[in-house]
Amino acid sequence: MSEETIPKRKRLQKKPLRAPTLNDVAEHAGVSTATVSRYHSNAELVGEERRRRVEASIATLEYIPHGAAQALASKRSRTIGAIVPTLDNAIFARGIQAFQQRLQNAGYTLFIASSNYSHDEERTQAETLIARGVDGVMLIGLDHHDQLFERFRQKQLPYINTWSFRSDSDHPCIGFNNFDAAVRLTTYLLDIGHIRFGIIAGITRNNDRAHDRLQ
DNA sequence: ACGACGTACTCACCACGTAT
DNA sequence: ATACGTGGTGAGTACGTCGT
Repeated sequence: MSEETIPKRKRLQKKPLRAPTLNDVAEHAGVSTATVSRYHSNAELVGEERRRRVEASIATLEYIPHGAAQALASKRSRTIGAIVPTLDNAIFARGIQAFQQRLQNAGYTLFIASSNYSHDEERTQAETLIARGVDGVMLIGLDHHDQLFERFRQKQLPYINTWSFRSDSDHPCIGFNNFDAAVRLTTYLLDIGHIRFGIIAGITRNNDRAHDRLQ
């Protein structure tokens, strides 16, 4: 029977060569799946003899843990979402780079999305990140739609506002006070004798950073 | 009592089989 | 054709067992 004449359902039943699983490693090493799992999360919890056997089996089978299965079982994806206003502004690049480095060191992967300075787009991107099962979300600035925060609360999803800081903010935030920074800058210019100012400001709609500096 | 280890269950989703 | 139930997927983990 040629490939074309095999009914579709039959063809789907043909199993492809699959990658080695945790079960294969356990079987090969002569230990339980729990022992292999423990070895992965904290090898010191496994006795030396079994640890060596697991190590050898992993090397022999060239086993790589299945990320989706890990997320399924642990209910943690070890991914963090970041929604930035735009990817077309280098100002966010260094921060994102540093953020991704810290996440990598902690064993997390970063998903980046862009809102184009739109609350609606930001909420859409947040829904996508939630659907992807991210373990937390980083936002830029303090100015976000209330329903976005409500959604995070519903999903019990940790989030943090960055780039801006207000001690009286209702939401966790880290950054600096743009208003105070602009006051200090202006005061300095006044102190050295300047009296007339022009300002080239960024987008202020849905952007508390630029708005506060302009104020 | 405690460390090492295994069993059984869990998760969300999909393919597939069966009943209507 | 559609709806529904079942089993399989891969790994984490709560809990129980065993040996020292």
